[in-house]
Amino acid sequence: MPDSDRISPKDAAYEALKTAILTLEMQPGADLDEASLCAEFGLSRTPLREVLRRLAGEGYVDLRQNRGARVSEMSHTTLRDFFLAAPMIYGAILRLAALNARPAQIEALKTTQAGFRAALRQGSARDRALMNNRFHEITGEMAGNVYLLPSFQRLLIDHARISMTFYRPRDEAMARNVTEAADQHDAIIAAIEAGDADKAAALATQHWNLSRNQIELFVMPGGLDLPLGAPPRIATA
Amino acid sequence: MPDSDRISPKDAAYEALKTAILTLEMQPGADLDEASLCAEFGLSRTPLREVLRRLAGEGYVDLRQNRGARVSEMSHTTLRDFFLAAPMIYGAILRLAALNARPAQIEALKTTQAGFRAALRQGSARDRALMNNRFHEITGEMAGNVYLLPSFQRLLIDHARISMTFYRPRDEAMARNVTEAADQHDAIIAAIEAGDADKAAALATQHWNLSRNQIELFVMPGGLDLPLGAPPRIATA
DNA sequence: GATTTCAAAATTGTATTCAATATGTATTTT
DNA sequence: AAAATACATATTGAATACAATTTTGAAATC
Repeated sequence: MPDSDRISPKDAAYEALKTAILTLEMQPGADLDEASLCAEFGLSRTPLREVLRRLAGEGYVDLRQNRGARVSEMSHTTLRDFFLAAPMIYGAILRLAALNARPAQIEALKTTQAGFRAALRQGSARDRALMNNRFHEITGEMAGNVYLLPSFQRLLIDHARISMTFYRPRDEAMARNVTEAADQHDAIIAAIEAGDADKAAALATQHWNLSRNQIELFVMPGGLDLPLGAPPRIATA
Repeated sequence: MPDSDRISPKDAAYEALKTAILTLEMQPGADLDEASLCAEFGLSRTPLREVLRRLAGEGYVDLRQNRGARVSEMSHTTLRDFFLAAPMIYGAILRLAALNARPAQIEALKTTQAGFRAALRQGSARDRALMNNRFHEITGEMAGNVYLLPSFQRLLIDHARISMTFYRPRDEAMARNVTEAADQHDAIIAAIEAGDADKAAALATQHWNLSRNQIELFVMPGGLDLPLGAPPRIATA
């Protein structure tokens, strides 16, 4: 095995932080302490700080002057921005993917989709979110437009984080939606393989509408059917 | 004047590199030597490397393992990608700008447009490109969608660099185009001030079509009206 | 004469040290 | 007792020192 294949501790830290953020193991707004991260990944502060700078550039963390780095926030306003931008960007990405996808990339997409299906059957929410993330990442690679990728990858970060909440189906409706998402992935693969750009773009819209529905199910649940409890006794100081 | 207003040598280096790249003073593909940049800006390698990492994240430079940083390349394939993505992204940005622009931002846009007009009358190509860049940056701030901004700012980098190449009027047709671009800016301001999202989006398309025409004039010039010269004598080894 | 090999120099990557800034606590003052 | 201030501690930012990698140039070989 050549040296270049062995991953450096720096890259290891980069990847570990990335997946930890994507899977909500590190929650939005969480403080990142340089010293403890150095100990965890076995490198000194200089390269670790460069990793944090890189993650900041890609939208995973926020840097603050003279203060610690933080996992990038997700507010309710970002959720609105998200669903405004996602269908357009992802529509464009899938359109270009259908036009430019290379055979090897299509194979990679199929493999990832198989992994996604497996994660739906027997994996954790974490596995599903990561597989789904990888699926979309590959479509971005297929499109291969350097100007669209930065926004697309930003969307994928929060898509994965939002997914973590709804790939844990709470009721039957949510479970159905997740299965439908997998079916849409298959349709997307077919459209890309056929080079059908219009079909691919249309599927993008459908896919994000489904995501929005899923979130509405999560934000506005059926309601708990339980009686009100007794009010608490006010403690007297 | 408070300390926070005084810019640090680090920020100074960041800004200087940024404008040098935007104005083609540093050409695409140019090597960036850490040592000489440190000497130039008066800081040590550690903070300078962080600046380079940041610039890399924003698309100004490319980093290569164990090799020097380079000003990000601009190939002919990027030009195609550019005009594919630009109308869509900029259409979305202007649409959102019309919906969300704040009065102070509109004032800033008008001031910048006045500066752009002044640069057209008596400024250098560099001044025009920087003013035009600032104009578009402000529209991005107005839109305020964190998911669209990364791609938009990527587009602005190469828009400025393309402008530096192509907005040096060689003939009357090119000069007319530049004037028309300024007029479009005024129309964009009016649409934003009126909150007319559809109008703003339509103007975005027009604006980028004009840019494409300008480049076509440059790439496919009228042709030189000169006779062919004599063939060279083949040198005998 | 062209190509390969080896070593020296230059350049990048990492660790450590030092300085500056922010935070938390305790003490003082009102 | 509450608030403010000063001090101690912890954490970030920058500079220097050290290690590893790449580039180069010269010598040797084909």
